[in-house]
Amino acid sequence: MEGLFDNLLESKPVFKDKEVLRPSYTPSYLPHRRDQLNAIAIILVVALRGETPSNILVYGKTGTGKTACAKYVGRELTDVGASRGVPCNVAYINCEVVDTQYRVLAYLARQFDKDVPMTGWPTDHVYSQFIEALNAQAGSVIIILDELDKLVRKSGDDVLYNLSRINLELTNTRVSLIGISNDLKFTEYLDPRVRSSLAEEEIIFPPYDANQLRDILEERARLAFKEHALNPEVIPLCAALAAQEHGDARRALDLLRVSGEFAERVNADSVKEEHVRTAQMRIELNRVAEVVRTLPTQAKLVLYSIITLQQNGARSATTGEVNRVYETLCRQIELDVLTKRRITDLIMELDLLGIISTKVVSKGRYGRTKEISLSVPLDETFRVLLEDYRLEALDGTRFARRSVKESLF
DNA sequence: ATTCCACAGGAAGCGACGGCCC
DNA sequence: GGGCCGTCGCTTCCTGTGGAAT
Repeated sequence: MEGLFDNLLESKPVFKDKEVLRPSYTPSYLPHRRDQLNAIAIILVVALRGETPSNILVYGKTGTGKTACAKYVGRELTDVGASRGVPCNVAYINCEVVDTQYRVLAYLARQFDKDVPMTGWPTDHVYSQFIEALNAQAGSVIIILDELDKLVRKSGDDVLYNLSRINLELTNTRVSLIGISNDLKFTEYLDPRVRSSLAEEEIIFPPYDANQLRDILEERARLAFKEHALNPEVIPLCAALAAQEHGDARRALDLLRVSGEFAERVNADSVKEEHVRTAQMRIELNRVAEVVRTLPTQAKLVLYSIITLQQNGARSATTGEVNRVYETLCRQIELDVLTKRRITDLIMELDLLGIISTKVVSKGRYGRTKEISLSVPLDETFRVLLEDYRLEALDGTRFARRSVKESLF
């Protein structure tokens, strides 16, 4: 019987091991990062001699290898420590997800086998549980705080203050911190004492240029693809496209992987330029669609309002205009009307997600406002918005183009 | 030089919720 | 079940401000 999967299985795969191209994979060789790796290693090596390593702050844009390097050095340290009888524990926290003092402490305590609930305990209780867990350990503990700027922006620097003084309460163990941040300026928001303690050492990760990206891709492609599965122009193209996006290696690897998936899907025996082009387009579109789809209803309606104004021909809208359209639409579908202040925040969130871009401008006598413009494809986004049943009703009442103002006010 | 618009965006706090402890 | 605690989405109240108009 001709099975559903038979055809698909018969196609000649271009991949040898696709996992190598995923962001979760930590490579065993990191091209163009020898200086940074050495710098971190030199600081951490004292842990093996029973001393406390300095705290480190690592800066660099997304996809410059910060996380990979930190994890890599951490793993090496743990291994070498184990073989020399000096235990070194490394805890990794992504502060984008774990973004409050309570959650950080709870997460850490859990790493050391304490049972801590999601919420419910007073924070200082979680703190003392963590101390207790640490005192049961020996040797060094390295805590990697990834996306640290997100945590600080949201919850302030209390966590860092407590963590940076934690050694005072420990008897057997020594704790060192590695903070990782995209944002060079985030230490400005820190208490000076916290800043000086946290940034005893600073390491900068510059973005990769196209040539360096090519080396990285070639390195991984060797593991990921079968021989001759890549046309010669593919890697340079991926590298060049990603270099335009401020040298983001993650994007480059993603692009290469999706290109391969496309080639496989159309049963090509090798990856070609056209597959890369398709992949590039598809990645961006998928990203946007996914983000928009998972927006809360109110945020969707704000975005809908911005799009409505843009459909009307406005190059950019102001906060006030968006607000007025939003309120009208809101009443139309009987949604609770949120305050202007809240809308300001929702607009900011859309900006942060890269769906719109905003700029504060002063119109002198006529006030100060934000110019808001859509930075994603209008029609695609609009379609995704209409998938929401609560917004669906608005489609019928599509305002006559060119006359939104009159039909609304 | 001063005024003043139309907002930006900080601070505080509220109420609901989920979840702890006793 | 009652008293707390942390978190989230939101409101209320507020101070701050760039620059055209006066």
